[in-house]
Amino acid sequence: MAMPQIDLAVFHDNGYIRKQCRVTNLWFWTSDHERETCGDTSEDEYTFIGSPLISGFSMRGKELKDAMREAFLSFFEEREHTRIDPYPILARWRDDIHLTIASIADFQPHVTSGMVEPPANPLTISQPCIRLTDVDAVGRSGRHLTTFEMMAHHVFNRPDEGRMFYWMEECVKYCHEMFTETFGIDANEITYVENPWCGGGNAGPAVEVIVGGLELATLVFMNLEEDENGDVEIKGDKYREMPLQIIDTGYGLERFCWAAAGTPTIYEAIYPETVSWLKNLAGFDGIAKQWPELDLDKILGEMSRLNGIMNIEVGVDGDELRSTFIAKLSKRGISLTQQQFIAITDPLARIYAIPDHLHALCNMLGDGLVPSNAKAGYLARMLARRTLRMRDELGIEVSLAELALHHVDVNLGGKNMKQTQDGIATILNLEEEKYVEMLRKGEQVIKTMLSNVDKNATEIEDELLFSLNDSHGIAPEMAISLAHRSGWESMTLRTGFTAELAERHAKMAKDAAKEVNKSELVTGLENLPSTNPLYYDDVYQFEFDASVLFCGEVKGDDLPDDATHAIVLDRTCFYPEGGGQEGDFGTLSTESVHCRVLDTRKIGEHIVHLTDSSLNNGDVVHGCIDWNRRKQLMDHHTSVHIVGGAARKILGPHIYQAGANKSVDSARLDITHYNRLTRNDLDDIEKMANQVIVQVHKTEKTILNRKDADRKHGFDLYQGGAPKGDTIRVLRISDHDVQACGGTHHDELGQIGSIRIVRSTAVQDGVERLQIVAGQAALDFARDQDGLLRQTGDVFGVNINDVPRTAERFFTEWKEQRKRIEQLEAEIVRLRTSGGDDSSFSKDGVRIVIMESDGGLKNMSKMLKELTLDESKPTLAILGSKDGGGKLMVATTENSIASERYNSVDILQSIIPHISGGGGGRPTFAQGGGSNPDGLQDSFDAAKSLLDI
RNA sequence: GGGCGCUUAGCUCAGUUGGAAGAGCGUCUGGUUUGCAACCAGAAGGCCGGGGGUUCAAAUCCCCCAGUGUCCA
Repeated sequence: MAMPQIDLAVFHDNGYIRKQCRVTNLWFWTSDHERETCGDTSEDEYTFIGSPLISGFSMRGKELKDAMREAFLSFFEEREHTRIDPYPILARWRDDIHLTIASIADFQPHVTSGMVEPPANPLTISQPCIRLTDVDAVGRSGRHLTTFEMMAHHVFNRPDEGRMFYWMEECVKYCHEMFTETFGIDANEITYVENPWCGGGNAGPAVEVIVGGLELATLVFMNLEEDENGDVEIKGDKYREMPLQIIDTGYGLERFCWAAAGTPTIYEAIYPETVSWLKNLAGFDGIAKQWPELDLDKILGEMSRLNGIMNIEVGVDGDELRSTFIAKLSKRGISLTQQQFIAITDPLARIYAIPDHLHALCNMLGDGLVPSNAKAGYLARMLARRTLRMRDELGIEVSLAELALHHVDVNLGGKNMKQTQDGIATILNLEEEKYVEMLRKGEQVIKTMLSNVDKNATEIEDELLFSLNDSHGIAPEMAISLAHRSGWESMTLRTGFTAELAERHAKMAKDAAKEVNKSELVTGLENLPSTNPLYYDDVYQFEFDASVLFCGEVKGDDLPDDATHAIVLDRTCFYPEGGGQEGDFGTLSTESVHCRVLDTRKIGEHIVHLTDSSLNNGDVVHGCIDWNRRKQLMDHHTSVHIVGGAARKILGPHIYQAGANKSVDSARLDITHYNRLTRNDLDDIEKMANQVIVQVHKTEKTILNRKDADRKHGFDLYQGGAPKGDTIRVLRISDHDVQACGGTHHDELGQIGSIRIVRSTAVQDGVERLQIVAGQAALDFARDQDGLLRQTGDVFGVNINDVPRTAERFFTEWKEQRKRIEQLEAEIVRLRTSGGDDSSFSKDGVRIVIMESDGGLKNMSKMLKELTLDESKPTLAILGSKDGGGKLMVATTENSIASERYNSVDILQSIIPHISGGGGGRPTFAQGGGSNPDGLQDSFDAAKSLLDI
């Protein structure tokens, strides 16, 4: 069965009829009985350019967005929807995406799966979103954005529980009413296109709402989930109905603004100040003045209308697109050369893209993101670098930080941001420094790479371009312009190269996507009741009685050495590995059996004890955990929270936990920060952490339902990662730190004793790893350090206070003496080579020296240099040593009769067999070694007879 | 998380097929010059990131580790 057709009373009541689109074959509803296309095709031009379709909104920019958003939200508020504040742009509550890409993303996965109640039902929201997939088209297409607000009304129906708020009929009715009444859109301009939606394992019927050739909204009726045995088939996959039926709508706020403004591009509707500011800075008016005969306004107007039907997407060939564009313009009576077209559109595309990129960037940084070379931080860096590149190409001399602060002021004024403006400026100044450094290095790399290439060459080898882009961050166009600057002026970029680069990346990503399935540790737990965890009720309880519900053999490579069985009890004190805290060890005993628990894990709702022997189902066991271990793990875990809070207070609001681990020996906490930490920073954090231990007596542990937790504490709660269930355990350490955490924590901070931050390392750019020891581990650490220092003092024979000074003295003396030895060796060389013994012969004006020497090749080569460097004394020198299996070196004075007469390599190779070796070199310098030092004299004799002396 | 690159003098970097560790800037000394990021001559300054391996021989080839950069997800 395919998706049934959508036939609603609201259509008929408003005089709509159902037709099939001549171009796309999709079915659509329209009140214009003459209409043959659905509105969103390559034949439907934008009708609103220069003649707005939405009336009553004469303002522009932020003011327009604010008014439009308010009109939308209050429309639904008046119709019994609850207005919800937007979620952060960084999707901290999810572990599958970095950025919020749609309003429904706020409620995935747990609300949409039915596990968690929505914050309100039905609700309305305007959610800022970032999508980077079309980043290349931004500015060029006139309509693409990386950042936008998705206005929405969402409904979560549960028909099987009798909770049905509304469905398709009412949804479309609201939409139509709002479009025609609130926004005054002519019903003839609105088409409703039936186009089923699917994604992420869900699907449902959907309607696209097209106005004036622009898709203003999508209404999705998500009521299906993927199921092999399902009876509905969409795009090749099978689906079945699901208990939760969701209305997921999306109205593009910026598109509403555009339709209301009727400007040539969407950017002029939402970022008018920035666009005109940048035009000024870039001297854009000067460009158009080159060709007084061109009517720029008319050209831009036609271009925008054309944009609506041109397929400007990622991966479309730029040259081809340009030619088509120029041809189409020419049909409309606008003749433009390729050169003119480029001269106008290239700078414009950049002027349009910059405010868009800044908007996304400021939103990301405002949420506390730190740029990095990996993960979410990389997305910010990429946007920053694109902006910088476009700025440079426009020849604008304003720093990135200034651009961003201007943007915050004009377009984000009043938005409540986590990061301060100073923080944003600091981060972006650092980014700009890194960008400049990258360019400087890139120029160096290009010079080295091209050093063997002719200055008149016209193309850089593909492999070099790939490597420049992937390893050095120099995009192909940038490589060409850097090559021009370095003297290769004829270089051009091969057509289609950029597309090939993208393809290559796509292929690499595909190859890397092969996933390895982790095999299950143990099977057969599905039908057991979930384990009752005792460690939350009393974290200090270390023994308990319970009954065995399951015992099975374990397999896998991720196991403790002696582990043979997995045991599940009805209840336990054993904490399973989770939240970075390692699992408990201990014992499970019956009267007859005594097993060691070697690790504890959590599988679904079951706590699994990994043991070295088996128990029987129904056995009553006495469990006892290794309390020293658990106490130490708790010391570390609670300390990590304290240190994280201290770091945030000292370093700034962008500090976020990027990972953590708590073992017995030490704990580590990864935090996001834009600079390397100094020992001073660490000392400050350590000091504050220890103050907290003294000043805060009790921790506060509460259990909240998810929607209350979100509302009360915000999303910073989820430092430890996205939680899974509806109930959230919250650990609060006074006003110092609040986090959702499933670990075991002290009730009293005094239990920890003390905290030391051992060191910090960089785990990636923008993420610092703090290594922490607390409690007994802190004492052990101090003792170990003392030990090392004492040992060192003993070696030097000095008091430990004198160790640094003594070490320094020894080191400088060692260096001085090493140098002295070298000088003395040189002196010996001079003495030995000055002749006077029986090693020197003279033959036809050439001095021949055959001599045994001490030391290795290094010493010998010095002697050779001394012997053969003087051109007034032509010399053939043969040196040998018994060092390491025997060495031989032969050299002649260059540019002399000695080098004309003798070939060092030939001589070496004819005499070296006596020491069973081989070697080679240049005609004036050869060296080799062997494995028979005793043959050295034979080599010398062979040389003498060869040379006839 | 995956791919690729880099690490050589205080700094910025060359170093070709494995065969005698280099340049520019800076520092120091001397000269010249009474104005500049001036000029000339000379000198000092190197565990070639660390550890293994291959080889007669490794800055150079292979493996591991560390640091750093970059692209993709």
